[in-house]
Amino acid sequence: MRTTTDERLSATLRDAGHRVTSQRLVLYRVLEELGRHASAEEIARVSSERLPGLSLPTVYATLELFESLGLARRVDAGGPAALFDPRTDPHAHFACRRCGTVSDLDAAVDSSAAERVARATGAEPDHVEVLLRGLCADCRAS
Amino acid sequence: MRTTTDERLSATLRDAGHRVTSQRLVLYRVLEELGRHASAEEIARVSSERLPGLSLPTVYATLELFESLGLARRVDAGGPAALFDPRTDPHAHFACRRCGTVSDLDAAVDSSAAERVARATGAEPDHVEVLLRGLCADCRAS
DNA sequence: GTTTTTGCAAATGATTTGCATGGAT
DNA sequence: ATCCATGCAAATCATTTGCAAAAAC
Repeated sequence: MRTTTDERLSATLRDAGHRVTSQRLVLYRVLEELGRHASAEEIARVSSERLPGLSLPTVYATLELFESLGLARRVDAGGPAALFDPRTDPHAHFACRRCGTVSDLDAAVDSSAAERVARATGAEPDHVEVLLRGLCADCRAS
Repeated sequence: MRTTTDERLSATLRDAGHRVTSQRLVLYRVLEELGRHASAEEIARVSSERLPGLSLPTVYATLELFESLGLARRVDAGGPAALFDPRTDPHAHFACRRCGTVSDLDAAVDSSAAERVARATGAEPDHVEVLLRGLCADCRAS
């Protein structure tokens, strides 16, 4: 539902005092349609087809904005480029040491003990990132 | 025990078919003495005092070697520079969104479900990295 | 009209690479 | 003597920054 998606983003932006721009709408649509983590460069490439002239700095600024609004997560999976994930529900990632591929792991991870320890130091954690590393099926075969 | 540390590294290197060099010995000592995660640049700075002329490319190559030998862990905590951690026992990290400080969290995290899901795909995970993000005590105050 | 956002170009900064020399085996 | 490891310089590449023009409010 393209319209609904646009409206949801518009409302979120306005509520936070930000402006609604075509760049933000397109980037949010692309992120949602991808449905999976992608690098800024990949997101920019797809989005540029719909909005020629879109620049990388804008993509980075917008994705950072989305993260601050809770609309996306930035995931550092060890590769050179960071990934941006439209899934905001807690889930783990698996990154292959050999080929670098990153995949979702739909499994619960109990980090409550770690959160408790963090809070005991006076910190306020708002997010948990769980990353498993190793060899993926394809790389194990070769 | 400096001698013991050196011998442990020497044995590990030889077993894996690598050579024992003064750079590797110094870097391993520094890493152990620090006892906490540090950036390559920081490790290089400290190590250079003991081994003038030590180059950054060597530091990176050596830390990567240590990781492949299971002597250190590379941790991507979101900041621009990766961290290298001499602690190889499982533990979580907390990274402050504001100031970027990374601290250890000594708490157990049960990731067995995620590991099981990963193995079900044919992958072979060998490591789990748990990163909590939020505001540290100092940054919450200001 | 005013303020935010964008695009461009350039800067930054971590990490890697190519290659000749030095060092470990 | 052989081959691996190092240092240097330069390349690479993701990400950020400064600033003038364009767009949203």
